[in-house]
Amino acid sequence: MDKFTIKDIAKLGEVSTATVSNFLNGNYTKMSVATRDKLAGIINKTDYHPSTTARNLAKNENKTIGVSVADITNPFTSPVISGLSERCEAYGYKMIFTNSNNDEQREIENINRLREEEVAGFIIDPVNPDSSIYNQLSNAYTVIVDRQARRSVVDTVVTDNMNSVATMVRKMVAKGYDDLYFVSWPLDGVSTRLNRYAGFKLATKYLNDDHLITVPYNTSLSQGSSFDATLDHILANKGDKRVGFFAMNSRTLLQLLKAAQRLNYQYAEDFGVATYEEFEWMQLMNPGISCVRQDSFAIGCAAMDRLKEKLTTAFDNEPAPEVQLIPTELVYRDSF
Amino acid sequence: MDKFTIKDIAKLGEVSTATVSNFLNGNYTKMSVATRDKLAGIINKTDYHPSTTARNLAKNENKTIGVSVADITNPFTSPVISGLSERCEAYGYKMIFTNSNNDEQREIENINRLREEEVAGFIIDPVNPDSSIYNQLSNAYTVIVDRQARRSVVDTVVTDNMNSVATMVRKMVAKGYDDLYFVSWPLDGVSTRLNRYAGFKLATKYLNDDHLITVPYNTSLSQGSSFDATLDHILANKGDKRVGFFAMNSRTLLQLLKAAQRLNYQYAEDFGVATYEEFEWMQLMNPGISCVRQDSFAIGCAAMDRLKEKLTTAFDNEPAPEVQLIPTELVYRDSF
DNA sequence: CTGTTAGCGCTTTCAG
DNA sequence: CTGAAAGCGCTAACAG
Repeated sequence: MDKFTIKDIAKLGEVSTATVSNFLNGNYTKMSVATRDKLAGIINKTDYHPSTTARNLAKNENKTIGVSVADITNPFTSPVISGLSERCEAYGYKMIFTNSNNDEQREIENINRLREEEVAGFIIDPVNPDSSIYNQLSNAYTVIVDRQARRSVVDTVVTDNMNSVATMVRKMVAKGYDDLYFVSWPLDGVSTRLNRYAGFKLATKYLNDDHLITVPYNTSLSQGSSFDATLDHILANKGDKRVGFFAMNSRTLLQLLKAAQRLNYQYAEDFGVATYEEFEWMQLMNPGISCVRQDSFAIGCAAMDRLKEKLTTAFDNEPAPEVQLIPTELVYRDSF
Repeated sequence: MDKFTIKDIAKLGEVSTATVSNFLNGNYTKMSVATRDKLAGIINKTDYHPSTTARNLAKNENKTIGVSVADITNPFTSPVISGLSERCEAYGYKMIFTNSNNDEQREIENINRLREEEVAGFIIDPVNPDSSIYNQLSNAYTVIVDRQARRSVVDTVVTDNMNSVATMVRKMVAKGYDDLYFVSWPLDGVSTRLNRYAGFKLATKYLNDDHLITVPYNTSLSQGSSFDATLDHILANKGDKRVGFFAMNSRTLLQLLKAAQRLNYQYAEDFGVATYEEFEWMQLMNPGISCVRQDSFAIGCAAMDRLKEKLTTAFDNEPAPEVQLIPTELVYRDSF
């Protein structure tokens, strides 16, 4: 690679480095068009590129933002990154990327590395949004995506879990489903689950948790499981009621559908169903599954927009954290 | 953020900046254990972090690699990035990330931006591996992943497309399938498609392209499409022949399966099928779909390994490009 | 309009 | 074992 510095091209142009610097920064008013053209020519010829490192040091600024994602493998993550990178580019920021692989410790290391890098801001898809590490990050230059802390300490952008579910479930109610159940992993204080369930209760107006069915996280159920039993119980005794299920995400939907298959119930006929999240394979199902389609790309965009906004305003003191809700798209098919 | 510099902590420690620097770089032999401990204490207390920017400038090195991916949205990409980031971390590199969104022009801009950033090396998942932009990048510090140029100019790591497909299709042949078809997006000179198809021809020994079925890229087919027509034609007139399809990737598989569904053909009974790529949902299909499981994570790892290797060896002149094939895993289920 | 010069925060000889 | 000082490549007053 060329080892041209600003000095070299100053020498070639027979001007001072200051003039070259001005040229590089577009301060054309400070030089004759003659030297301006000359410089332009030289720089073109030599394929000279100023060192961003030196520039950053001199200006004491760093147009890069650090991003830490909980799990790059999660299909939710890619579109978020896509949105981020689009906006980064638009705003002239580079993004340095780290993956925590769902490991809190690693996330902490990543964040620290990013701090040493002196990034201008942070975008974080947190492993655990309630972790105390986020307290060390000022809300003046960080935003969190996807998961929401119980008590947010920094700006957060998430999908509108509650209202999406409420809308979908209301649709079920309107269609005459009068015995509805929310199928979920244990709530465990996880914001996404809690908010989706809140939407369910909002729509159904159930006052207690009798209609919450919990399936274990990350274990595959089989015949005779207690889940199968409750499912069978509900469906066998439904009488005139129309029963419907809302699955909190695609994995719980899968559990539900497989159990129903084992018990020989058919959806749309024996029960209605809808789910959060959409995946390719749902298109293959017949009838099609109604679902809540999350706009992860928009989350990425919104997060970066917010960050950019914060980065370009001078705060007297740290702004109060806000949470921004990104709307979803409801896809109605024939599963209820 | 703290505005501590090396001077501040030198002052606090009543030593020179040189000593602090030595401490920071682990040159403990150059100081008494007394000052060493003192410094350790101070740095801990003050939460001082040296500026990477200044350090990079002073040492004239930059432990970051630039990555440009063709399309972050492609499910293939995430595991690659995962592998990259894992290895980057292990080797002490940061990675600055750019997405080209399948746009050649944008890719060029991204690469140029990365050059200005003075990254130590490049990992590129190219939009078009035959683009001339890659000629500007020395093979001494770049490696390409996923797509292979007709005539590679830099090291490339790809999955072993041809042999994987050949092996899978041979298995179909061995099972008695004697009328096989390759379902693909238009080949369009794309190396992955060409190589997979080459594997198919290798196994089937077909000499012409009569058994290549092309589906349009990124458009969803419906009843009455010409694809439906050819499919129906093949299946309706198969007579005693056993027909099998190999789908070039999961999206074409989906097209195939959906069309078959529309036409009321069942796989494993009316035809056999296998595919490149594996996704979660394939495990739930009944019967299970035989597939070629690509190890994208390994690609990421291998790419970074190779880059690191190059970055730490001094070349007299640019090394000759090599292509590294990452083996796949064949998963046999009951779809043929 | 152009040049001089003092930094930015750290590294690295070279003396002591 | 420790410090002084000269850079790394660029920017930004400030003079001229």
